[in-house]
Amino acid sequence: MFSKATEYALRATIYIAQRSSVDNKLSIHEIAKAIDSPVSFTAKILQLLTPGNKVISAVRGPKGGFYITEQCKKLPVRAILIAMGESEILDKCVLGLNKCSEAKPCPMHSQYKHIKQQLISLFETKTIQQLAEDIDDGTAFLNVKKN
Amino acid sequence: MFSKATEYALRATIYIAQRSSVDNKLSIHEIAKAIDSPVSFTAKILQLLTPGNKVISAVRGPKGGFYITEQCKKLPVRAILIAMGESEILDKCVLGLNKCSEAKPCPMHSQYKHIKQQLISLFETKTIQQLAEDIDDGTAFLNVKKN
DNA sequence: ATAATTAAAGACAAAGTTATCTTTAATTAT
DNA sequence: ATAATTAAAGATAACTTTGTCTTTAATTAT
Ligand code: FES
Ligand code: FES
Repeated sequence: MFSKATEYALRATIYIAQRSSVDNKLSIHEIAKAIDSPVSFTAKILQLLTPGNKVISAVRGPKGGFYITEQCKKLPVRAILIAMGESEILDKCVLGLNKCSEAKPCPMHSQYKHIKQQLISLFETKTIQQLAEDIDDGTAFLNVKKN
Repeated sequence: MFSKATEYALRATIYIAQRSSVDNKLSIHEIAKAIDSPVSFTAKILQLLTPGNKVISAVRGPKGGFYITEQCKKLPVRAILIAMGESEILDKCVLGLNKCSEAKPCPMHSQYKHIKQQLISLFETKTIQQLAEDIDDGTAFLNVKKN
């Protein structure tokens, strides 16, 4: 559904939301290890989420690292998708027409549109914080290690 | 959602189902033009659907081309996905865990699983023929030309 | 001030996907 | 038989995505 880059962005953000605070910032090494992703690549990706503290925040130097504000924890998942430039995935036509639209629909459209609407509302309503809570609970997981 | 290759495979198959018969085979040129796809690439892709007349059928030589049997028209869309090796897209985890599972779910899973189930049943129940009929009707379209 | 630590920035490499082009094989028509 | 027509097969190129490595800049502690 999403690119590797976006998957890492989602997992990293959730992990940061679960574990960090302004006075307990997380290093990129810890984050990458926790979500089982390549360190340097993950660093690159997080750079898309930090400018203007759009989604997460970063400070350089000793005691530096990544954290997320309480405010940003309340952002919907979609904010991450937008920052990753992968928000338009929900405008894509299943059959690859240039746009999924009512005006010139593909033959999957009439059925797919209902499913699409649910996906959109899922990403609109679920917040970063809510996802992090599920990790806290132990009802959900973020790493990928095969057992 | 799908790769370009799979999108072309879906559109091509639907077009073949709509227009071809055993005594009216379609050339790869006509197909590619109709679905607005690169000719040679589309030819490559259709080679994944022809072996054993799995989804579509092809004959070489003059009066040759592509067609689909009445039997194959009744196949679900999923048959195309399987032939394209993109069926496991429905087993993929939204956050990129190695497997979408109840056993070790990601924090999107509990909500996503219902949507996933609808996608699976859409691809399982919709047949190639049904999609082709929507094109016949003029209620749906297969090409991508920007207007 | 200096050294240490951290993310940011940038150059590059590896792998995968998409696309093109040429040659071959099968079939038909003459 | 020969030529013409069509898809199959194969080689290769262009582009994108994923990933690594090195250098730079910011911040902190000494
Ligand atoms: S037009 Fe194809 S999914 Fe909407
Ligand atoms: S485990 Fe992530 S979507 Fe099912």
